[in-house]
Amino acid sequence: MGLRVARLRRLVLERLMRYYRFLSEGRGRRPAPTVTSAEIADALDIDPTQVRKDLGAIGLLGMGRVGFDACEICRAIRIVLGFDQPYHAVLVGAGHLGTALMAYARFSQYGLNVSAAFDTDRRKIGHLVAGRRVRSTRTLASYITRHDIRLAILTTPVEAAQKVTDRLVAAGIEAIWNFTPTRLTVPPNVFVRNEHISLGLSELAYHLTHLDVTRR
Amino acid sequence: MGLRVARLRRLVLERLMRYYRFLSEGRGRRPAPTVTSAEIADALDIDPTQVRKDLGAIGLLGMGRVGFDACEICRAIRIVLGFDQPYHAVLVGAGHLGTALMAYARFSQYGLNVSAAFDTDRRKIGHLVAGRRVRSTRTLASYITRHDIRLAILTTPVEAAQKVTDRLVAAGIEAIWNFTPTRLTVPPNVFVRNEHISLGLSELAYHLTHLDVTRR
DNA sequence: AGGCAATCGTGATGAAAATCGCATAATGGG
DNA sequence: CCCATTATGCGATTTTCATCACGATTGCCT
Repeated sequence: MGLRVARLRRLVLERLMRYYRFLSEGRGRRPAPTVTSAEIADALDIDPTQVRKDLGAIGLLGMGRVGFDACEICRAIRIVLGFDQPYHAVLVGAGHLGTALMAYARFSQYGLNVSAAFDTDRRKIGHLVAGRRVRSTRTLASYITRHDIRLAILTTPVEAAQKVTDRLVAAGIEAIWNFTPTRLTVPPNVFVRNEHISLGLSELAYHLTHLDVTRR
Repeated sequence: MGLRVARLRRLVLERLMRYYRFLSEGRGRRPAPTVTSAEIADALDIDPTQVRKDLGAIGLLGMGRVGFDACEICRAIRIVLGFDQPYHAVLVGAGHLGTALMAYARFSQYGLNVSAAFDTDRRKIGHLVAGRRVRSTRTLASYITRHDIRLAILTTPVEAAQKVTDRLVAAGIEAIWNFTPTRLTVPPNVFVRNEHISLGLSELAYHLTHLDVTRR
């Protein structure tokens, strides 16, 4: 109950995700039903205070010198992040990255069901990719409306990204998980989460070229 | 010349990368050799002041009412981020994601050359993946030392991540691009960049479950 | 039972990042 | 040649995020 959720910020949500993963899989056979903020913090390289603040933000209270009930944390996070209210998604762009994402079965643990894949490549259409039949993007709009699809995973080439996005929006999509290195323009009622992988290269290249041997 | 580089922070580096991509590919046939901070800002959805600060941080000066020299920006960013000093990398874990990354040819534009792939799966070893022969991870250490490999791209399953990391570190790797949802423990002289894709799910799921219709 | 040690909750502090406001400089038109 | 316009540069401010410090609470040990 309770569980006030006052507009959680992105970083908080991401940390909650990490706490959840740690508690549900991460720690080895540690049968303790209770966990301290310090234990989580150590494992995840976060400040213990931060952990307490985050858990407090979703209404969880720890106990005196015992810590938090691990199950209760998991349950609360599942509720807050909505893992127990599964939603359907389509994936557009059945290339290597798209295949990788569909093959990552664990997404269903977090409520995400990828129910179909779409592509424009005739050689792929009709074939199976990661166990799902690839459909033509021409059928995209009707599929979305028919199957109550709320999220689209965008793994097309850059050139096609905005065009596909426009069609997704027109079909009434609610959110887009964008893996293309593009800023998509969408109406304000569509939520976009960008996953710009190649941004990581900037940091890596910078370190490799400048901080050669002299890292602090 | 000049180009003082005083410990640029991660967010600055990532924005520089975005500026670079926008200037080198992004804007359509706009022959203007000069670009204003507002133009960049609009295209990338960033505050114009932020753009000027970032460019100033790498020693670039704009001109009065003209803006910045686009070529000069690109050149400066290439120098700062080290795109012109190529370095070699290996990829460990030739699964779907690994294949996707190797197939993404554009990395070489940013100085990154993936020169070999490794895996433990006997069925993959010896075969070609994205044009590169997959080798046994047993040969990993010797390959790294022999070929002056500085970066490792980690796309193994979670279970193998830390074990592989230890071997990479022992072989003298300088940086790791970690795509596994794990916090790697490494000595302080090894740089790790985490690319935790599934963290995006937290934000997406949260929005889909809570902000159903009522997005501001 | 009573003190000790561990853990929490939270207000205060500090650091980092983003944004604002305005003086300044350069360009182009009249 | 001068002025209005449009950019920049940068100090000041605000906002966000992380950390610290400390009182309060709870279980454990003797």
